[in-house]
Amino acid sequence: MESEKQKGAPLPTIRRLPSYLRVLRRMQEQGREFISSTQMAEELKLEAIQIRKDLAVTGVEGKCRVGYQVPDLIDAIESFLGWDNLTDAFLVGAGSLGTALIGYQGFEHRGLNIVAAFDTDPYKIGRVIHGKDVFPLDKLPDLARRMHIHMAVITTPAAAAQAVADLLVSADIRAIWNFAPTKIHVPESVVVQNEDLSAGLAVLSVRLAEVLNRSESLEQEA
Amino acid sequence: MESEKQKGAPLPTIRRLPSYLRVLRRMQEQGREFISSTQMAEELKLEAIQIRKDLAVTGVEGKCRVGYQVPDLIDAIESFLGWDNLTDAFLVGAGSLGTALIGYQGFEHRGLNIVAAFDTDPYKIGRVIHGKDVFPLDKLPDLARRMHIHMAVITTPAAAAQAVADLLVSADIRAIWNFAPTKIHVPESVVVQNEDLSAGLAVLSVRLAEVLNRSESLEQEA
DNA sequence: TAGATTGTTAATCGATTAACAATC
DNA sequence: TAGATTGTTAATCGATTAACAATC
Repeated sequence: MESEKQKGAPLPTIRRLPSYLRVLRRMQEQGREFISSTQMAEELKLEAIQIRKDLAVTGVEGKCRVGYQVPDLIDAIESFLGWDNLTDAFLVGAGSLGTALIGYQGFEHRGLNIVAAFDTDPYKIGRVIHGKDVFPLDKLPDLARRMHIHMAVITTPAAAAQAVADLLVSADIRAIWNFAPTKIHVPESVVVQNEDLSAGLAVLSVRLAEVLNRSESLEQEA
Repeated sequence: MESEKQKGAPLPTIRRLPSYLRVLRRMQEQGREFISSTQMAEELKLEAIQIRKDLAVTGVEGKCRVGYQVPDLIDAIESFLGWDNLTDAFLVGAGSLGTALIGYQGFEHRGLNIVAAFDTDPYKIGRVIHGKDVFPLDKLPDLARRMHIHMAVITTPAAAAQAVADLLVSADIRAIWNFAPTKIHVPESVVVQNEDLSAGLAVLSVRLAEVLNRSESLEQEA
């Protein structure tokens, strides 16, 4: 079954699929009909064999000598990710990051539709951000049920995140995309994706120190 | 030597260190002197043994029966990540995401100091965002050299990112934190950290489909 | 002492990479 | 056909986890 296949897909594979989708969409705009794993590998600085392995989870088969049919592959990846249908979502925390995410056009092509924002700040409540209303947080459970929303984005400060998560769980939200810099605890039936920006910054910091050290020692040698 | 140790640290370990730091700082605020790997594991829903392995890269040693000394560990992680000194950085692309990052207070505790922003949009140039000037992009190379900046954040649209990266490389920038949803190509001597938000969204989408399927089949059984 | 904890060494697990047959 | 490409099967690599001795 398809659902089993999806469940079995390695996490790193799932994380790479959106980058394949970006390349494919660019190819489609250019009117390209086929693309090989070799060409995608070049573009993304990955190994061709890794791309073929990844694409295998979608079920599409490439053609020898020509590669994969671009529109087929786009459809297959979108369907695998569930991005062929928009999922409505609420956003909690209408600060600067929340505002940025509400305004991000790209989510339309990534299956996400932020329909409203919530905050506790009286100054923000009632405002309209990028066309979306900001409601008081305590209206969320009622609205979530009436609008059949089961996805939410948290862009609050860390201190507020757990209480917000609890409220979301009580409102039958099933998936939380958490940008607050803290780990939130939820029941097993709810999925959380923690987006920890400082993890990436940590990697960058360590690698910058490495290249700076390297060029310093080169200077000393010279 | 320390630099060798850092080079050898596994990437997943480096990515987890900031979350340890957050827990430790909260402990310090509460006046806690020691914390064990077991306690941190509970907090972060990780395995204690993994935390001990991770912390080993910083060189700190825990004490049997009590765990790690909180202030020591904070210092060690900060120093390992190079977060004990602020690195000045430029930000390119003063859109909504750029604005959010400029305003994010947390970078002060993560070794990053965004000192100025750059854009090509005449409407944005000359404005001040969260206290930081927005300069025309073509002034960047000159300013980077005069201010000895070697880190930059890209928050432009995908279409502009590669040209911006080329400009940054020509301005002797050595580390790039790229939020534009595209892979940028730079020489080996420059490090790039791509922050691909859609990767996280992909994982969330697939896992949401799984839990929804699961609850559906439970309903059918009932 | 007993028991909680650390840190090392070894085993397991999972992802990436390599080798290669099959295909057009 | 020759050659480029896919996709399978096996090997390698690296990270996580388990087992356990050492410590206080």
